[in-house]
Amino acid sequence: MKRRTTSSKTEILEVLKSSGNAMSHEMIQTELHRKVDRATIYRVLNQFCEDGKVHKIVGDDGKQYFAFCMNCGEKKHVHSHKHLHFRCLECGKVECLESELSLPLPSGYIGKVHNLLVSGYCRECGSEEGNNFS
Amino acid sequence: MKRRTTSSKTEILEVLKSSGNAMSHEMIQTELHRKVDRATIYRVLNQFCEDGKVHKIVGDDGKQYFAFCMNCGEKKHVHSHKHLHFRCLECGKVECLESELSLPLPSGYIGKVHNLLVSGYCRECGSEEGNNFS
DNA sequence: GTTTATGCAAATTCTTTGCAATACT
DNA sequence: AGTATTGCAAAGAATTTGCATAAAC
Repeated sequence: MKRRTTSSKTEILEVLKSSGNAMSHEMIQTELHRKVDRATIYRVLNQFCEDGKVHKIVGDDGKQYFAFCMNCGEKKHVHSHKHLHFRCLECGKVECLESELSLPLPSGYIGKVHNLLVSGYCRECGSEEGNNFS
Repeated sequence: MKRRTTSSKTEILEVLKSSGNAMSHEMIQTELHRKVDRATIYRVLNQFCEDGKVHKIVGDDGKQYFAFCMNCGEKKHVHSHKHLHFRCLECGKVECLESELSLPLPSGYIGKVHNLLVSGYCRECGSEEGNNFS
C-alpha cells in the first residue's frame, strides 16, 4: 500500500512540527485551516506512527497524543526511545523532554522503554499548591 | 459520605491483593466468585483510589489498571510514588517494580512523578524477537 | 484507470451516571 | 430510619471501521 501525498497529511504534519508538543486529534483539528474529518486525522496520524514520523503517547487521561518529536528530529523515528514525555496537569500540554533516562529494570525483563510519561506542573503553570495527583 | 463495608469491596480488594499485579476491571471481574456489575467495580475501585488503598495506572493501551501495590504495602498510599509500572506487551500483565527511579526533570518543572509505565517483555514472555514497539 | 485517501455515519470499546431497589450501620 | 451501595440501562467520550465518492499517481 503505497502512500500518497495529500494536503491533509502535509498540513497535519506541519501543525505537529510547528507546535513542537504532543497534541490530541482535537487540538490538531482546531489548528488546521481546512476542516478535516476526525476519522481522517486519526488515520493520517496512525500512518505517521507506522512510518515513524510521529510518535503516539497515551496520557494519564487515557487519551492519545501525537508528537513530532523535536529531539528525534527528522530522522527515522526510533520507536524505543529513552526520553520522557511530560504532561502538565494544569494546562494539559504534553512535551518531549530531552532528559536521558536510565531505567532500572529487574533482571530477566527485556524492555526497551517507550511511552514514558511524567505528570506534574510545567514551568508556566508551576504552582506548588493543589498537587492532587491521583 | 462515610464508607460502608460490603462484600463487593472486600472481595475486590482481596483479588487485587492476592494477584499482586495491576488489573483491569475485566480481569477483576473474572476473578470474583459472585457476579459484580461493571459499574460497581469501577465505583469501588475509584473509591479505593481516593482512599489511597489502590492506585490507578493508565496503560499504553489507554485502559485503566488498578493495583494494590505490594511495595506501598498496607500504609496510606503515597500518591506521588517513584516506582515503575511495567506492562508486558505479550501477556498484558502489569506489575509494580521495586526499582527506585531518579528522574531528571528540567529546572522550572514542578513534578512529583506518578503513573510511570514501561512496556516490554516480562521474565516469562521475554522473547527477543518481535519487539514491535509502537 | 487503478488504487489510495477522504467524509460521513455507524459501530466499538471503555468508563461514567441516573435512578430505583437493596443493604449497611 | 437514614444514607451509602448496588444493578441495570443508558449516556458519554475516544477511537475505529464500512462504504461510497473523490483525489493522487
